Amino acid sequence: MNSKHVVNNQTLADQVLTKIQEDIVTGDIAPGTKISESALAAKYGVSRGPLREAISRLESRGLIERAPNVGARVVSLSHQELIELYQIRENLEGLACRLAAENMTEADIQELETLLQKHKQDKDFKDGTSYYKQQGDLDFHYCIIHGSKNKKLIHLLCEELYHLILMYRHQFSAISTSKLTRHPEKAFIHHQRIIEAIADRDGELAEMLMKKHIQNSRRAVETFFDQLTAQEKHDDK
Amino acid sequence: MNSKHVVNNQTLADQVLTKIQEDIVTGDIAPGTKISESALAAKYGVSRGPLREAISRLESRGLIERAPNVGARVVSLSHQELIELYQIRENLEGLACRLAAENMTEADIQELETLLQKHKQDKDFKDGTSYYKQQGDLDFHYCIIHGSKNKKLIHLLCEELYHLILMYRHQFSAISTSKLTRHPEKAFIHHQRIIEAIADRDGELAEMLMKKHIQNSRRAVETFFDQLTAQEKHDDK
DNA sequence: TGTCTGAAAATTGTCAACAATCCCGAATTA
DNA sequence: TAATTCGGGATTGTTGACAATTTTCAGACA
Repeated sequence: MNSKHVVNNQTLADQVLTKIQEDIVTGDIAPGTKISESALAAKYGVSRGPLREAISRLESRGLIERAPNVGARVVSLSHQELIELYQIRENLEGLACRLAAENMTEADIQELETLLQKHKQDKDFKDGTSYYKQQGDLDFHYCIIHGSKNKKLIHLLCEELYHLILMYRHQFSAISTSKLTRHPEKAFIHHQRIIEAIADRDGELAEMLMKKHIQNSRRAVETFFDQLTAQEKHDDK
Repeated sequence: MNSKHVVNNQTLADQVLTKIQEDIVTGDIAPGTKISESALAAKYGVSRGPLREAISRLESRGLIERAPNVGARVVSLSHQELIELYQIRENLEGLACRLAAENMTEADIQELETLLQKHKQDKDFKDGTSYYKQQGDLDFHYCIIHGSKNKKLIHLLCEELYHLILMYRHQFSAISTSKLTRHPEKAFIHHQRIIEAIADRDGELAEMLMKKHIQNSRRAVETFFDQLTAQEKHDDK
């Protein structure tokens, strides 16, 4: 008669899914870790049924890989695979941006501009590499993706690819936060240009700007990897 | 000691997944149908456990929609949603095609050309609208997608979007096979041009050609829908 | 020493019963 | 009559036990 008034109309599987996902994305459960059903079930206080369902959905989001009769492990993307992920994002978010230019309402665009203003202020004091910068970046992309009004596209980007990217950001931010966001002011200007294109209803330009914007991120990741492997080579000898 | 030598190393959930998926894609279970777990479990001779897992995976493939505590239904895409699906395909397969031009081995390309030759012959006798034409088209796209060597992209297109498209093809082929593939010879020429671009390692061109090729399909679907709604309007009065 | 075999242990897959929730229709009331 | 409440039935969510499979590890053998 007390604790249950914070009613969870969600199912148990949903709740445990959220928790495990968080643990994976934040790196609390490291990439490559074997997922033991009974262990996790005990840890989160549910039986194996809901847990298996959660695992199943995590698999569909690309955070976990499963082999029949063998078990599940947290994915550990290779460098190559992260690059491949970025390639997909480039195209898909490019498309989303073009559609956003076509389909966003004036109110939507207004909201987007407000968002950017808020980021500008955040940026003014917390200049540079902070967590807020990343979160702001995500908000921006998130907003445009939803502006496309293409339900399947929204689902693909926000549900199926988003978490993987997030996991990777966490993983690398542990190593080196600054190297991946070397030009935050540049990204900000990109965002501004993109909004302008959307406001002008210039879908073609908006698409291209978004593609280039993400291409930049990809390049940053690529050079980061290059340095990393060079470093390793140096360490070896 | 007899029947089990055709061993199924697959899990029960896998088998039932395959069957249900087939039934959905072929329209044997109509779009919008409510999925009753106990009914289906009885139908396929398994308990609700594996069946729920199968449903879960069908959900992740976009063939089924599920609401907590309420149940699952087979999706019934609106016209708009099918168009949205085509938009995504345009971009993603365009990307796949560019990557294929960059990453396919000579042997891969050879195989692709052989495939096209086979289709040419099939086409010679079974000219036009037949099922083989559609299957051939799918094989062609399938082959190029795999040629991209981008695992995530392959998964997205072949596992998550493919079945939806297939379901839709079946649905409309029941109504009108011919209207959607009005220019089979045109499609064949497109395929030829695409292979040439890939063989030339011209990724940019290959991407554009593939995009235009799928754009054609989308346009055909769009005009088909327009005719359909015009027809309905006519029927109403 | 290294490899192979096979049984025990651990893990995943499947099942049937139980609990919680939703849906639908009858009875009640305004 | 229309709206509302309240059960009963049906459906989904959850659980713990059991079956099937994989993994581990000790011992035999070359």
